[in-house]
Amino acid sequence: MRDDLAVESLSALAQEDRLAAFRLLVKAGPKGLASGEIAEKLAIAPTRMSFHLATLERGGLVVSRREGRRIVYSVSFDRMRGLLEFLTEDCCAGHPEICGVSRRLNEEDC
Amino acid sequence: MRDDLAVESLSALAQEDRLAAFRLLVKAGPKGLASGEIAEKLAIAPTRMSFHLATLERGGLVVSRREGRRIVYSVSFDRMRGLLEFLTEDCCAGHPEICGVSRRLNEEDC
DNA sequence: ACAAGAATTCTTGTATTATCGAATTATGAG
DNA sequence: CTCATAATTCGATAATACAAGAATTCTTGT
Repeated sequence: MRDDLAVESLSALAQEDRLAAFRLLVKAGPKGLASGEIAEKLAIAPTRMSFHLATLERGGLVVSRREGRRIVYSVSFDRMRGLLEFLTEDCCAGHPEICGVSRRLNEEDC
Repeated sequence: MRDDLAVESLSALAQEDRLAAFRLLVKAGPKGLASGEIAEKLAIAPTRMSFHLATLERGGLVVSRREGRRIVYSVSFDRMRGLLEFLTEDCCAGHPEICGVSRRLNEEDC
């Protein structure tokens, strides 16, 4: 992943409401959630949620599709995995013994 | 990790210069690098580098110590691991089969 | 075609963050 | 003590992001 893409993804996640929305979408899985559903669950104005979801989409972390009159968002797991790998490389590079992320992940079998 | 801490860490990394500085610090390992060294390597004004390093430190991703007349920064691997686990939980929660980060990490034995 | 539902876009105001250079603090050398 | 070095802090300004509401687009049902 290129640096500028990573920066855009990171800054997309670096906001409370967007992080919360992203969480909901992760839990929802591939079937996703409509913009209005997310706004209601998080008690955020629909107009605000639109803005946040657009930011997440620019960051590549979610994708949208129209279903009838609703617009459904879902997580781009590929991109999220890419971001995690990017960060993990930076973290482990040269010092895998210090970071030890993989071991933790292995234990939890996440 | 609490949400607000994660947000602060993420927004600390969500900037090109800081991401580059963080990379250098990861490569440098526990012995770290002085503020001036980083500024020189990245061709960034010392005053700006100070600002960026302070931001990274507020985000908990690096720590600083004085060594003679230099101030040396090094990565907080604990915190970085914490951030990665936080993101991995969000990513995998409910859908480990889709994300598959751990498998990748396992293969690479990072 | 018309009305209502679901989202988004646009506009305006505010707040946070980035950038640059000058001034300031802390340290080591003579 | 005084000087030079290494960083940071402080000003001011510019750029970017956040927030709230009105107006607009797109879709479905009648």
